[in-house]
Amino acid sequence: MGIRSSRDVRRASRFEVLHQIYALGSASRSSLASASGLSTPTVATVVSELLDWGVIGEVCTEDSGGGRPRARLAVNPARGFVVGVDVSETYVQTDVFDLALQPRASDRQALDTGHNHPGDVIDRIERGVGAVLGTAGVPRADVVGIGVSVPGRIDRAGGVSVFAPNFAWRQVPFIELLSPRLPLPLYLDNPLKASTMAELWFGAGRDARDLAVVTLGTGVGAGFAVGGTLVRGTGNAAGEWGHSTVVIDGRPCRCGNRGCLEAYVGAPGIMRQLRERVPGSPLLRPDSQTATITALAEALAAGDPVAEAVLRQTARYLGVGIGTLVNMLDPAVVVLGGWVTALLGRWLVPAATALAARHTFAPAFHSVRFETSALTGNPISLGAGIFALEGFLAGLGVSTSRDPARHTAAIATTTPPAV
Amino acid sequence: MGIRSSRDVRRASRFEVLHQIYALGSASRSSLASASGLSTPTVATVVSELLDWGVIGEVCTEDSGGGRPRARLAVNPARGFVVGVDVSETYVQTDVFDLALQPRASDRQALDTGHNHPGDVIDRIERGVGAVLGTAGVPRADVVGIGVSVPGRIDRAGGVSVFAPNFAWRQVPFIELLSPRLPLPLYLDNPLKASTMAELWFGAGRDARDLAVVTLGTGVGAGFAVGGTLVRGTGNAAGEWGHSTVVIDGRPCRCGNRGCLEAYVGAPGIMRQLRERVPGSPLLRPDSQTATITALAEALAAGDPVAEAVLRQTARYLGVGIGTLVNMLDPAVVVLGGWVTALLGRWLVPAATALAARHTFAPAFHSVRFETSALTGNPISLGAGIFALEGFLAGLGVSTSRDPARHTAAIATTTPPAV
DNA sequence: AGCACTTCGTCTGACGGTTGAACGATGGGT
DNA sequence: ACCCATCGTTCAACCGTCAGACGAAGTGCT
Repeated sequence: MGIRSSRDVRRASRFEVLHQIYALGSASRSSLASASGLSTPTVATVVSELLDWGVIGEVCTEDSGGGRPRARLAVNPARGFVVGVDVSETYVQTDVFDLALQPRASDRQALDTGHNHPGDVIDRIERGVGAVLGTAGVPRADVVGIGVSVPGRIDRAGGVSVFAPNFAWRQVPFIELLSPRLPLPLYLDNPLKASTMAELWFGAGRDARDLAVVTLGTGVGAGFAVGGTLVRGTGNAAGEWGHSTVVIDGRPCRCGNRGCLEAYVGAPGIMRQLRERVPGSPLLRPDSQTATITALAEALAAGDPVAEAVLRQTARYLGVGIGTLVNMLDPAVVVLGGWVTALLGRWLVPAATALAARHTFAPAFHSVRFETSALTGNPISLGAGIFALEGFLAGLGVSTSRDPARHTAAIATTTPPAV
Repeated sequence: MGIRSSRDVRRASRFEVLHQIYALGSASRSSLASASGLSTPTVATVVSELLDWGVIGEVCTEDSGGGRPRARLAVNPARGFVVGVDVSETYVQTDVFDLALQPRASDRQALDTGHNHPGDVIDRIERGVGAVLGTAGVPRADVVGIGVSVPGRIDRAGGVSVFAPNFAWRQVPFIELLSPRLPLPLYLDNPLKASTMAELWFGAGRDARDLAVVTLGTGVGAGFAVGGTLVRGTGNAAGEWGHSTVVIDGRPCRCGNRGCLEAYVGAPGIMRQLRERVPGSPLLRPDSQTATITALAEALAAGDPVAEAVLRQTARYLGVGIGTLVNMLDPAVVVLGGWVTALLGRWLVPAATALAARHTFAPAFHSVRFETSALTGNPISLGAGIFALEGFLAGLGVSTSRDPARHTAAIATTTPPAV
């Protein structure tokens, strides 16, 4: 059980108030009270705590129509900075955000297939962090934490990449390797969890508590929230929706199995569909997934029948996968994101969701809403930054708590702060 | 947010302590403290509350090896009774349980396809309740609640069967119809939720917090628990795993779609596999699913090759479905139950779980455990009884709570207690 | 200016909870 | 008779939320 003493009540209230401030951008005390369901005295207490810590500030007062003016509260961006790192198969993207999670600087370093040993990745992260801090003019001491997203299964407590099939990593003690190079609080998780977190804080999660976040890119996966909480599963492996079977004895997937959804609707799967249909198609750029999918999008815009056939086929498989997801979890919203969605979503999302109706138990389907992710920027590095932010916020309450470690939302593997 | 005041803390503590008593059967105060993680004074307070209400009692004292003897606490069975009703497609089973959820009497009334209008079902429930109370000698005034499980999607708050494809029901105000006939607190939900609840209280849920409960019968479905809490979804429609697509453009399913898992591994689906393989098979009893599946089990025991082929095929599809489920939620345990599992589980469970490995992302698969349900009796009527029990327990705390309705675990639609 | 009114925010006391530490209860062993 | 182990209770310290009273800070009207 999670609730233990009145301290947990305060923790929940504090989180709720702060979450509302992030979701709303800025708010007065009384609007926070009504949004969070807490009483005004409670909100006032929590707010004064947060003000004391410098996490939020009163930015202005505004007219209230004949009464005492409202004081608008907002996150104090200068209080500190978080870094979010998205390690993908082809690049390492690093972003630095202020405490209000507004991006301050971004860096992207290429990662080719020949250079994806843990050491290569760590080099790029170190360089990326150096670059963004330099560009943004953020002193290292002001960084309150770094979140890193690495594909595959992650052991968060140990900071270990248990299994990353695309890098052929097994049991890589990632944080242990990174920690000496970046002596700051570090948080490790995977892109599915990160992008779900981003939607939960700034996207569809602002009004829905049960949601599914589908990511379509080179890899395919999903993240789930139930009751506003990220579903992790026993081994933090929940969300491997992309490796559910859509065709029995179908195409081989790089995970080692056959017929996985990812093998059909991931970028390489879409390329393969194109290749099988028109082997020498001019849309095909064998050396670049992005270029091919971009070409496909252009062809769709021009009404090319081959592109339309490929899209229909992709939508067909995606519809099956989405149907399964909706059947099982009955979310309020399904958010579609990822770079393939960004390029093809205009055609793919309506087609796939329409077809999903044929694969969903009717009553569940009618209550679900489909959305294309409205987040700007990279949701994965943002989500990774949110992990760091959560760790920082959890750490703030520590001083008053008897056993803080037991309650921290994110588990930090930190090096001692002083040398 | 769920946590609001210190009352919620007490509610959680009370629930935790009581849940432990149910799971352990009986326990001393100090063992409850260590099992629940609460301090001994807190446990003592909660226990004395429960003793005051008569919900539990001190059953005996036992030697503690040279110290003050332990007082063993157990649920007081005579405090009241709950009724659980399982409305299936072919019968209405009614059980009465004492407060310790031990069965006292059971009744089963046939329900044939010609008589499944709401009125027919309600007649049988009324008769069933009368029968079990009579057999067990339980006066109606001692019944603290009745839980009813009806297949399909349920609106719990309204007590409405929103959609039950097998009965062709739509928007049937079930509780409203039942309430005048059985003026007691009534709780409505579906069999997937009920059997998951039963596992959560008395089965695999006693040690695992994240679990999936698969039910194989005429219909096929699953229930999920995340962090010890039943996943309901936005419209209480989570768990329709049986209607996820395993074969694109496959067999028609009675839900109206094609290629649903249920169409392959539900009893009618298994029968169809047998029929397609050997049209005039002696194992086939066209008029009875149960008889056919029983015959299949006997043939498997005898090493019949046709039966083995049918089983392999069924296991194949089931493996796909289980793989999807494990991929998405990464549960600690997958429990398989339902009457088809009871008859064929000995062969089907090992075969399907072995095949599931081919449809699961490797790291998730290795941490999951598969179990055949170890519950005795009908888990659905038991689960329905648990809904009633939860409602009763939630109601006990009412007198001290400002706004009890907001917090009740199950939502009761009751008629006024007095005439 | 004075006053009524409106709205935002704070203060206070009542109430409900958990918990460590001291203590009482209850047995066995010597 | 005395010590010791173990179970359970009492008590005071501490930490929460919240309703209601009250203070603060404006507008609009006279």
